[in-house]
Amino acid sequence: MKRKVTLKQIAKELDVSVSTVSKALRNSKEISLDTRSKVQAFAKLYNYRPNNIALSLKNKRTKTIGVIIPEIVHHFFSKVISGIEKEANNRGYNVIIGLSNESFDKEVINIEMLANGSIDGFILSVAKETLLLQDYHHFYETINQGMPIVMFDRVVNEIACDKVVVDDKLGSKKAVAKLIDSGCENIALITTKDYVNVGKLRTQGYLEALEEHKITPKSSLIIKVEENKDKEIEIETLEKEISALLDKEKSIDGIFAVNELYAITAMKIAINKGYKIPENMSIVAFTDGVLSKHAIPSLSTISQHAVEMGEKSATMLIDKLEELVDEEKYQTEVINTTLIERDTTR
Amino acid sequence: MKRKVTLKQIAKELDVSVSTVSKALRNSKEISLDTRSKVQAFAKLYNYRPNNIALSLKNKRTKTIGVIIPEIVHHFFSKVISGIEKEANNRGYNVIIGLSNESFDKEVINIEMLANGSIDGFILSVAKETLLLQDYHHFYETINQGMPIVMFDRVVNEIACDKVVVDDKLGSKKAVAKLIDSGCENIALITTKDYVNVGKLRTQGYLEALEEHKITPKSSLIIKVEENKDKEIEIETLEKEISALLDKEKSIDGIFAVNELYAITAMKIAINKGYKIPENMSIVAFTDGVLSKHAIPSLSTISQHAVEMGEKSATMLIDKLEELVDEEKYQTEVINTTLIERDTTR
DNA sequence: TGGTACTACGCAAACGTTTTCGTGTTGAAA
DNA sequence: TTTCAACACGAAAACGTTTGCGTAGTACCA
Repeated sequence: MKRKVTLKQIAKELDVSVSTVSKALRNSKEISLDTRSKVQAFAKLYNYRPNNIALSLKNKRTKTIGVIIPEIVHHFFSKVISGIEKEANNRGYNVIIGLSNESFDKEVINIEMLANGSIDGFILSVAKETLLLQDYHHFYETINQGMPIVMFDRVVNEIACDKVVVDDKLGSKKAVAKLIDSGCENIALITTKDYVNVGKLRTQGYLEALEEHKITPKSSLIIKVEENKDKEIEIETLEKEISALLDKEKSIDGIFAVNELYAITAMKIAINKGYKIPENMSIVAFTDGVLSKHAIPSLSTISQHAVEMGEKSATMLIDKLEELVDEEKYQTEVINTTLIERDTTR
Repeated sequence: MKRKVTLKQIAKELDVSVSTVSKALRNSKEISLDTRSKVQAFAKLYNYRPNNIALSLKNKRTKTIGVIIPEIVHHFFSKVISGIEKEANNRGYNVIIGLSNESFDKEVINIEMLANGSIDGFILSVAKETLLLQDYHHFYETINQGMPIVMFDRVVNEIACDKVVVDDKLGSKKAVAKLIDSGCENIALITTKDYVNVGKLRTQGYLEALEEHKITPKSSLIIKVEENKDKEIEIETLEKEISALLDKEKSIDGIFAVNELYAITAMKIAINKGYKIPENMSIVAFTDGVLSKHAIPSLSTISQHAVEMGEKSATMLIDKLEELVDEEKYQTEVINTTLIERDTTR
């Protein structure tokens, strides 16, 4: 087992100094052609590669991006990561991942672990618990130390940093408009409690779409789901609520859900109750993922272009790191949404 | 914007030497109580944190694990990652991610990028292209340089390293046995071409299960899917094959598919053709994911315990890194599979 | 007063690089 | 023979730590 070879070892072997070796490898004309080729041949033979850690220490930059997301077993987030990774790799950066599991403490710990020199900047999506507690000291500290942050999807407006978001309101309007245009008159909404920012915005979009089409919203058609760490329980509760809603409000002919799972759950219940989809019940979900695509019938959705979000986030961060862009100027990039029409709409 | 504070700055500020500061912070009794508390107070005030990179260079260990997987937008792999991350974080390690996108070249590049000091060891699942080319030089080089590797799921048998695999054959046997026990007599198999190792093993399990139950396998009931970078095309082709199969072999009353997507595709077609599931057509898939859980009807599957695979992989790697285990001894851990009975089986 | 023994600190090396600056050798010009 | 430039290389600092060892200063004892 031959350990990694260093400049020093090469120097000793060839009986020259470390600096000569370094210069020779970088093809400095300060070194004679003779020595240069000798060193380069030797280095190639022993498969010399400069030690990244030493370079990082010297250059005060690691060429590594820290990404902190609430969870990875989630189609949206893994898509974003693949976008980040793609762009980062193209520009010679590595990606190091931390998971907060929606927990404030884990988010703080992860940030602290990475902020001590391991990375050059963060891309992150804020944990729900953090949003609830509204404690953002770890973000402020990080930024204060001169480490740039790009927030995506779940952002904190009051923090001065670059952001990449989806136009939740407009996306929802598109979805609801589609339902109305295809003839739905009583559209139910399945959303989350208001403290989840995206839930709130999507609800607003729903309301605005109705108003623009001269339909007065009825709060009796809206279900606000209480999120639960245990998704099983959350969904079970939701099932009961949907079932009750459909029993009570017989006129419902359309459902807009703020995520795939809620939509699928609703669809399952509607089918059980004998509704024909999309003939007398249309469904659209926010967030496009595998579930929607492969559901039977396949679900019409609002796609958030997650990969693009990731790419854009990485671009913004790296541009800032490489000072291609004004350090003090923060931008908020809005990613477009697209309506993907599948089999749950007419 | 206050930059990160270093030992040197603290030393200068308090008019002592760097070593004194370092020792004081580590509470060495070599330093007077007086100085110690002074230094510690100052460090706390300025929120001093040792620079990870400097520590890595000095200690020759980064406390970071490199993970290379074929793709991240994949339920199985993201589950494994969450397992790795959990165990790694518990033991004070970070996780850095590389995606090969099933490409040999990207796999090599990723490994080379990370192997130069950035990480202490690898956890990886081999890209399909690499398996096809059978070019494993990058793995050998890495191991030769003294960097441990743990392979999971898609492993290369001939390489001497730790491995974590699923018992594909046994899992498949369980699935097929379930179908037979519930009364199926003509069970179709949807699998991949044989060069994908897991496809091959799962096919073997299917065959063995049939034989053990005195059923002679019929090759006319087996579809071997040619994988395609473009999943859309792959699935479209598959749809035609399944449709043709069901038209030709009317006696089929059970389907075993080597992954969720194949199973869902088959189910969709069967439903369209008027089969009642599970009354006159049962389906089981290998690999448990969101699709199976939320399909309508929900799909019975063989769960691979992906999180456990990740945890186990991380445990094995870290044990080796921390020399809790013999460096030269390589183990292969086999993770159990479980049959999850849902609504596509009787 | 001289010797001993702590105490409390500083120096310097080391990890692997890159880069600036200094220096010895050569050859040619004066 | 002297002078000077060009050439080819080495020494050392720097990045931020940790740690073994050396050493002032003090106190105590004989």
